[in-house]
Amino acid sequence: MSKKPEEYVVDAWIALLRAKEHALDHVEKSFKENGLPPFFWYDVLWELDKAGEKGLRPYEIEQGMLLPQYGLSRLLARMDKAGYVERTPSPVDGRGQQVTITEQGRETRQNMWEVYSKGIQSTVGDTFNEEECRTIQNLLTRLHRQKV
Amino acid sequence: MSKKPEEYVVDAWIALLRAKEHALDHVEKSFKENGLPPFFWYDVLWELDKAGEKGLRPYEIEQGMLLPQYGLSRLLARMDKAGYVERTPSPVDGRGQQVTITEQGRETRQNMWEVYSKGIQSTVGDTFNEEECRTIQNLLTRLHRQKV
DNA sequence: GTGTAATAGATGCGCTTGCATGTAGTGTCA
DNA sequence: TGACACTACATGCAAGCGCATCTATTACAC
Repeated sequence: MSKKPEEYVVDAWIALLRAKEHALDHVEKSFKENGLPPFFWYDVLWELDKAGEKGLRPYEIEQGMLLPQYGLSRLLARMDKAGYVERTPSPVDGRGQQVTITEQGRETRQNMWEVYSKGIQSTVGDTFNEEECRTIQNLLTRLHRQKV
Repeated sequence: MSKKPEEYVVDAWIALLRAKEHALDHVEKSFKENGLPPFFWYDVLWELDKAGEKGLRPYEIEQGMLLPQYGLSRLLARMDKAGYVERTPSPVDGRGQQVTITEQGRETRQNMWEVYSKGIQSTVGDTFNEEECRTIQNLLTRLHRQKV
């Protein structure tokens, strides 16, 4: 493994990079235009929304999220300040805290989804048919299923 | 257009995001481990290397690059400081400058490519066969060919 | 228990970024 | 040639980030 890549490999790589940049830029811009918080906030709010009243510990949110520990720590501080989440000391672990979403946080996530889903539809949805979507998903999922 | 996305659309979107993050993180990490500059530098060095002795104007580099004007301006300043590029006043436009790659810049680009190509191979190349690569390229290229 | 290692999370520092704006040179139209 | 818009690039400021490190607590070994 790890010989020099063939040209078609590089082409696929470039297509992947550009596609994601392009699509994500579009969504980020939409968020901004609508006065909504940046992209990463959505994922956190969504995790917390799913978790419900009991909330989550920061280290639980961190799993599967592509943020380093200190990044999440500061993100939560900002979200707290914005009134979207609440942080209370964990009852079971003196080092930790429970993070729960607030009503305002839930509303904001909903607002973000309105914009986000439009972005997904106008990029991916309006470009590919169902079969193509499934092909993309099947293929690309292989990339992050493995340890590289 | 722009109705709510179907589930398979969202799945494809998520796969796209994660795949790119995952693969790019891997490459960025490799650069760092090898004491090389970050990812974006590669693209700029590559453009300049291709351009040869006559170099490029910053606004020419900016085209097709996913950096804002001020981002490129400061990136070039850093690359200049690092000794990878030279900036001289443009002979034909008093407002502008010509940017050329230095020998050291060329070497660094080469070193980056050694690492970069291994990353591409070990993510995309070792995961997909030729047909799959072409499928990915054909599909994803549609995403940024269009105005969204 | 006591000492040591590991874990949860926060934070100081320096660098990078985004946003808005600044500066200087060019083009254009009368 | 002079006024005015436009383009090329730089930059001050505030916010964000990576890196290393810190504090507080828990877990584990003996």
